[in-house]
Amino acid sequence: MLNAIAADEIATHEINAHEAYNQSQDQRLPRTSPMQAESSFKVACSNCNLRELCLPIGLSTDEMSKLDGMVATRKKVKQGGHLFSSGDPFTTLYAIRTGFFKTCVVSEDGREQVTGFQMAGEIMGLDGIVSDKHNCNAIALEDAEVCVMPFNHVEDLSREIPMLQRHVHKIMSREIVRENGVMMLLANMRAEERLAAFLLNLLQRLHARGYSKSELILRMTREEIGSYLGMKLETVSRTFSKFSDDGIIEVKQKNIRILDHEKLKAIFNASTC
Amino acid sequence: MLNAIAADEIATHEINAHEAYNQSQDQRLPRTSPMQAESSFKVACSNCNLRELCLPIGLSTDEMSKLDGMVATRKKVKQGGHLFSSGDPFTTLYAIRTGFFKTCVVSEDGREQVTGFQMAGEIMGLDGIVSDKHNCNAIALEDAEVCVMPFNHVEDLSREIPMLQRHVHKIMSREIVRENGVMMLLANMRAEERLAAFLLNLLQRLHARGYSKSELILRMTREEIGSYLGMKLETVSRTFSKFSDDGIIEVKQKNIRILDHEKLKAIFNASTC
DNA sequence: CGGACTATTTGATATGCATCAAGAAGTCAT
DNA sequence: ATGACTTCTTGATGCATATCAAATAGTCCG
Repeated sequence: MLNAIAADEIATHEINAHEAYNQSQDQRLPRTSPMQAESSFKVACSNCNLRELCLPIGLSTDEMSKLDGMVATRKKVKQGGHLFSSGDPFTTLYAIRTGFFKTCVVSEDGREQVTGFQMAGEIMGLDGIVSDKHNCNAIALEDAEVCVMPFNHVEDLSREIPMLQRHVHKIMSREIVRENGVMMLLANMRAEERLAAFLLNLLQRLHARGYSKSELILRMTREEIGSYLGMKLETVSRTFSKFSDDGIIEVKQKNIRILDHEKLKAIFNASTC
Repeated sequence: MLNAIAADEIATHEINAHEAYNQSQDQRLPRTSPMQAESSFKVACSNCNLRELCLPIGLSTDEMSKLDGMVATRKKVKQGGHLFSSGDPFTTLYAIRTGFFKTCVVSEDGREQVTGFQMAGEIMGLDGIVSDKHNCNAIALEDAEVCVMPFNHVEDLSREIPMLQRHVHKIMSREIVRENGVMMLLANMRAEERLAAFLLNLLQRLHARGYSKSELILRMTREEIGSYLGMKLETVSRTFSKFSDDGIIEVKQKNIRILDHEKLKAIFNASTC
């Protein structure tokens, strides 16, 4: 059940979506295809290299070409920029093409709670449907580009393409199940378990996008990790140090290398200590 | 933003849904309409007294009669019984007609996390869509009756009735936003704030169903409240006692009377102390 | 009605993490 | 490159809540 946290049921594990997470930096990470100069040609869903992760999953080529019309435009967001903010009118969903986001809610008294981190192929904006306005902030943690999908279009097409309808439902359901897992994490786990769960989840999702299982670059600060995991940045830092001392990971600032994947899993599973 | 916890945007506040929460016990609570011997006549969506809270919201009478066919059967669940369990194949959604449920996930090592409490008019089972099997347990906290809505039918009808499609989307989005609020609560709030938020949320939802704003009966144990709020049952008990000492509420076992609604709200909002 | 159970309350003590603090490392802009 | 800033690390201390324990109240069932 708790796998809900670390597993993000995505079937395909070897796809070309490399520019998604890292745009230029980490050449160290495996890169199995040459980087293309994107935006140099019109990118449609039907030839997007994220199509197996994103909305077009499981559609016929015919249906997919209909989908191309759904993406009204694409939009770039600079690092630190808001894709949308709490209170903004909701009209569209966004699919991440490149870059990395956080979503967060803010209480009246200013406490910020990071509710998730999103990477290429993931859909943002679902929070806005219920009240026709957004209920969280979506902030780019690195320069990013998203596909803008007017929700009206999504709904119209969903009525025509049952497969798409089902997929939209699955995406929303997945988000509900993910949040269930986070609730478990926040309510029941100790700092080490939380951080282990967090790392395993990121690794799993990055792996589904073609990245190494043993290395990752954190796009967020210790404070943002802490907010997501319900702990203070100092505790995040200390826990990283502890994992490092125990030979489980190697920490160089935002670069994390996994030395002992099994031990990490053991910590995640272990209340048995 | 945090209102997401205490507010459950339901427009109508005065409807006849009294048998929903209390079946026979608490005659003390206001009851503005005589109780009818239910099941004595065929109950359809079109004459269900929950129709303003449940799936038919905003539909024309024509559309609503289509909806009637969507509810395949109704199903009774005894107190303590499982409506569905984690791992069960997912085929249908459920709308609660009467009674009160909890949903919970269980980790491998047996830790249980209550992920929500559901009352009349609310929809259960959305967690199952993503993987075609349920990802949590749904357990009746009192004898209950639900409408069984095969998800295929829901999807079929959603394609015919845009208003229904939109409503299904809103229900899922509302659940996502609710869980965002719970994450904020678990990660950032102290015990008193959590319990205040919890009580205010229950009161708000019960009020939308025609109940008093100043009295409620807890259908769950201290332990279940604690699980939901990420605290131990002893802490729940102590916090109730503290609220009682402070003259904010009156606690008689599962019966709670709100003496100072404003103070409760102040605690909920207050990090300012 | 009485016995066995479960749920709740309350007290005493322990502990994991927060908080406060200060320095180190890294990043950015001019 | 240099100074200002942000981010991160590490240590010392305190506190909110967990844990352990025991008594009380309530509930179920033969």
